[in-house]
Amino acid sequence: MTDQTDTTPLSSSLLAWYDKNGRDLPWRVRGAHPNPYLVWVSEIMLQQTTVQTVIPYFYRFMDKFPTIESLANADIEDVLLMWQGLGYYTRARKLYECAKTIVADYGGKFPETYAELLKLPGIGPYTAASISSLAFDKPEAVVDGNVIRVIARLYSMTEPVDQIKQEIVKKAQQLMPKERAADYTSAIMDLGATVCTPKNPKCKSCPFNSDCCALKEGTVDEIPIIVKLEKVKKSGPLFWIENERGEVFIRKRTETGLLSGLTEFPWSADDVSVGKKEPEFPFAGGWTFTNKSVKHVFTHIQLSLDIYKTEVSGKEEKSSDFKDFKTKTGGIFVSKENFKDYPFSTLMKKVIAEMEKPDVKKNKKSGSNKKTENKQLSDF
DNA sequence: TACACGTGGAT
DNA sequence: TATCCAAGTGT
Repeated sequence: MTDQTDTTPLSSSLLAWYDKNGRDLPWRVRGAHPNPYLVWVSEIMLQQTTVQTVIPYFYRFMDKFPTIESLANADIEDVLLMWQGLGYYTRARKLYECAKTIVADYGGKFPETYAELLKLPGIGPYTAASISSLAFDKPEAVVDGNVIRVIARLYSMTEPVDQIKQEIVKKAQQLMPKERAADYTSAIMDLGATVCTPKNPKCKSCPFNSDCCALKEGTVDEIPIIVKLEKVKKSGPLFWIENERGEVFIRKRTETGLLSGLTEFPWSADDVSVGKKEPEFPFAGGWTFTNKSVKHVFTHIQLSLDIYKTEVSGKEEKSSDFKDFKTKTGGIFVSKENFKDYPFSTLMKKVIAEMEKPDVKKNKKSGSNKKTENKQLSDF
């Protein structure tokens, strides 16, 4: 961490570029004193998430939880409600844990050093460095996707990123100047986000263009090398269960794993390579296929769910078959009007939207009906 | 060390 | 339409 130099020609040209081209964002106004709470919340939201997506969530979150104390004293359910649709829900859980820790163990004041920040829930090497530099102006170099791209190109590093991460971290720290750490951190990320972009980088307006090895060698478009994982395809049934009052059966997912802690309708899915199976209904009843299905793509799974529906009569609701199911899955019936009180994933929002549509007795794959509808609408 | 973990926008 | 990929962390 003592590797950084006084201002180098590279870092001063980057700072000069930032003074002219840097962006003001809701959590970081240039020239204003940073608020560590805003910096922290924004950094967590921005993990693997675009600025454009984060901005409306950030405003809503700050409206609801304006201080770290208000967050620490909240219910986790309300935190998840604010996070619904943002993805990577473990972030919300860790954010909440972290707020409680900071209020309880640090008197509500953020620690300022990389080492202390790194101990906190949900704060890894990137976020520890970003809070330390952005909020407290300490010369800790951040290494995120932007910085990896800028540095890998600057030094024409052609090995897969996973293998050269440590080398990149070292070079990032060497570039970090002792002065203006917060501005420098903002600058290198803004550069990656707006100039040294993955596709169609604007090398002509880059402050590093006379030093960039990849530009000299014509390899900018091939760097960095990122090895990606294959998505597994899964499919299965989703069970839409209504009672006599038109309430729908929902349940809460476990605290870990996929969509942890969110609300869902019961569903299951298997790897399609095993072959498509007939659905195993969770209890006996008048199940019908709705002719509806939802598709959703996660980071690592390509999912398709067929929606099956049944209505449980008051008598059936009291049957041991249904009671066993209810005990096993741990859910309740709620009215559709009350869905807003539960955190649903985007996947489940798709299911709700699909079930709100009028029934269509057609083969979805034909697509011809949709075109007809559009035509009729535009004709009016 | 790999892999799990969401989502929406750009191309 | 398919693929990429965005201010990563936890295990």
